[in-house]
Amino acid sequence: MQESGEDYIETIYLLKKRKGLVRSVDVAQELHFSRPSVSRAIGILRDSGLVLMNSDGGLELTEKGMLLAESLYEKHTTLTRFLRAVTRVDSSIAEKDACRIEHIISPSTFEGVKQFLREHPELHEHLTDPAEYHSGDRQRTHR
Amino acid sequence: MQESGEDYIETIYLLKKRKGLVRSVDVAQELHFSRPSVSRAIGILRDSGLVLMNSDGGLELTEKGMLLAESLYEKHTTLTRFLRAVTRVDSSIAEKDACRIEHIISPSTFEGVKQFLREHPELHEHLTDPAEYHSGDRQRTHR
DNA sequence: TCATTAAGTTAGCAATCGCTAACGTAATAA
DNA sequence: TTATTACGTTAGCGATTGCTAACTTAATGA
Repeated sequence: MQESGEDYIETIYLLKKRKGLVRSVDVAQELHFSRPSVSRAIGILRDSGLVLMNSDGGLELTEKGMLLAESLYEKHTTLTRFLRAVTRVDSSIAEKDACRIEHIISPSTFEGVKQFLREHPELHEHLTDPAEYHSGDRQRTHR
Repeated sequence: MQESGEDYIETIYLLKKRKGLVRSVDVAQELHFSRPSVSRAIGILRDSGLVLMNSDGGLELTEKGMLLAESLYEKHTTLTRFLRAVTRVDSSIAEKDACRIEHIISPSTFEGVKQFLREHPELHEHLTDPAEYHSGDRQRTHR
């Protein structure tokens, strides 16, 4: 499983949460990728047993895909909170960094991060809600 | 500049610090890459004005390459200290994670990390020295 | 009905970055 | 002196992952 695959899985999970029906074209818009790029990626994820596409083009995560997505989502939100708590950077920046780190952090380091947040609630309990996913992309006009 | 290029630059800097004369073959051994892979990479770094190779095969960082290497090295050591301080993971794990994160962390988040370490000396002043670079690779027999 | 649009797919290109095979050259050793 | 070894390089493979062009099919609408 490559990082790019994880991004696709996470995006499907996120859009599902946000709007319900998720098609390839929605993923393409969210990630600023072309439809063919998404089409191929979905094919690979389907072959890996992570995603299903039903007759109307709607994408569904399999149980395996859902487990992966939930784990990625937890990493994403936790790391965003952690970075904001520790570094006081803007939500959008913390979000962007978390989005990269979530793919490479080791399990034990991530456990340590969670433990740290539990032990230091004073560092983050007053923070406002994190930025929405990919909000930094909104102004972009092309890619 | 890609992540892989940064790894080469950092490795040259590190080996220079450790042994003095650095040739392509030393870089290959350190990174567990083949000699041709290193040869090509050095060619690219040379074209980018970051590295020079003198007649005996010795590699030198240009001023530009040295500045980049120093910035990467600072990120590497700082992030390793930070991860150890915050998560209490082994040096080798912190090192490995730092080695990935150093390529992707945003400048402002890194500034925040440094600020955090300054403000919380109690979290890390008692830690033992970090693991040596790439020490986790030592047991590996092939790649 | 017929044209347009939307969405997915196929085919094929390009960049990155690892690899092996094989070559040239210089130093080392028998 | 000749064979071996070390090291750099060239040529070319293959996976990943983005892209555009162009096709199919289904829905929309004049």
